[in-house]
Amino acid sequence: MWQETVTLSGPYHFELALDRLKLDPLHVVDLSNKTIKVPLQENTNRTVIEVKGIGNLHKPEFLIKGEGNQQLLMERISEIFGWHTDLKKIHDHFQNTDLKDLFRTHFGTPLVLDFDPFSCLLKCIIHQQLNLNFAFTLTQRFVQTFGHEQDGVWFYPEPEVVANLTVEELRELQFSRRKAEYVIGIGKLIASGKLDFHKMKQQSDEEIASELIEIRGVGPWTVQNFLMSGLGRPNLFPVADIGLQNALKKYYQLEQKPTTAEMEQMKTPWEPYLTYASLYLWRSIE
DNA sequence: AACCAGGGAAGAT
DNA sequence: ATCTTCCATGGT
Repeated sequence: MWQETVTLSGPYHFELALDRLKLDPLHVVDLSNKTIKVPLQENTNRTVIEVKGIGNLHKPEFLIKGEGNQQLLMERISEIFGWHTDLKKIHDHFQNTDLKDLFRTHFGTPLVLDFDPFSCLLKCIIHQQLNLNFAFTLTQRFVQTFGHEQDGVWFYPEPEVVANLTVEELRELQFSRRKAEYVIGIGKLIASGKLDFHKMKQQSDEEIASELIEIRGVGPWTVQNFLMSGLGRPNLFPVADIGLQNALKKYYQLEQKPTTAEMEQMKTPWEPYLTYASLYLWRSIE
């Protein structure tokens, strides 16, 4: 068992990050202790890392405890929590835009990634076209049926397990036939090595998108969400997302939800940090 | 009861 | 290439 502390230059609002993470019933978050347990998985090697906030917005500090390859795991934790991102610079960028007030309200909220790319992709598929409550319920049911529990945290099933599921097994959990087929197909794709997340680190958003969009069940919305929540890319804005449409309608007090063309127009001043615009807009209706 | 939901595939122009 | 319809679930 090792532990270490990390100190960042602010802002970084860990409580707001935990607040959002808590939306997912699979996340083990303790708000009063400012703690989250992070399940990390590499092949069949599973480990749980505990991250505890011991600083504040302007002087962020964390205590991290875990077991295993400390350097490798710390690198991954840092990536997941966006500790390398300059949130002040991003905030300042939006002070010259319409979203000025939105960014003040959510000042210092980081983008926290899904704990691994495969889980992220599965979660995206499961969440398609479902209201958030049921989407989380369905995901939880899936993970607790086919995944593994360790130290009080649930791990998503490995690709090999997903690849060998049947449509009927998933239908029992209230998956639609389509959704079941998509999920199993992606399991097979990863298990067979035809899709490899590791190489994506060196690829551009466009290169990754053109490969992912070929997958059955993966459309533009899923690609954009994966690039954001799976890989932490900073400049994505899923115009097809109902949540974003509703958030914009509310923020600008529109009569109707904006069209995709209108959203394309709105977003230009927010580049190259569209992901943070998306994130804070989602936060505004959560 | 009818319509909506953090979409996408398949079919029809 | 773009537009329309169908898919299937729970929630309101």
